[in-house]
Amino acid sequence: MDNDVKELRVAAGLSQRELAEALSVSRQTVNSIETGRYDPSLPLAIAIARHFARTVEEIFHVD
Amino acid sequence: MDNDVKELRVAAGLSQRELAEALSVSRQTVNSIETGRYDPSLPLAIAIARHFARTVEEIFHVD
DNA sequence: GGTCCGTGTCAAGCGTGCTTGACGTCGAGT
DNA sequence: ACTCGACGTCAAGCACGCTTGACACGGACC
Repeated sequence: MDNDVKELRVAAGLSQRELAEALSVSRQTVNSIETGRYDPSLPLAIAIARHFARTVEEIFHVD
Repeated sequence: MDNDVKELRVAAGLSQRELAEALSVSRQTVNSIETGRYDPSLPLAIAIARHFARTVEEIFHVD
């Protein structure tokens, strides 16, 4: 599972902290997802997709 | 988070056991997801969506 | 030099996702 | 009455998702 969260966040001009606040999670969670430390939970993945107006499948890719 | 897994599975004429095998998870996992015991992980949610040729968002709904 | 901000990472702790193995119940078929 | 498949559920155990708090580093700006 890799993802395009970092690219989307940077393109939106947001810091990890700002995205974390928008998603109501910690900055470390955003960082961990971006750096591939672990996959988000399903509800968080859906929240991320909604935030960037994409589908889950467009952002998260099974290897 | 509720979901349409049970409806889709029944419509496809599959038992929980058969769906579990198709997804390479245990029968209890399929049952737990259908009965709302917990949400699937992101990779499993994507696998379920693919199996039924739907998007994740079409199957899993945030309350 | 000193002070930010943004990022990467660590540790400890808690709840959840998933496993195997097991048991009870119900309906269908014999 | 018996068996069998399908389903719901429990328990114990392990790995992961997420938290708070902390530390280190680089770049920008004074």
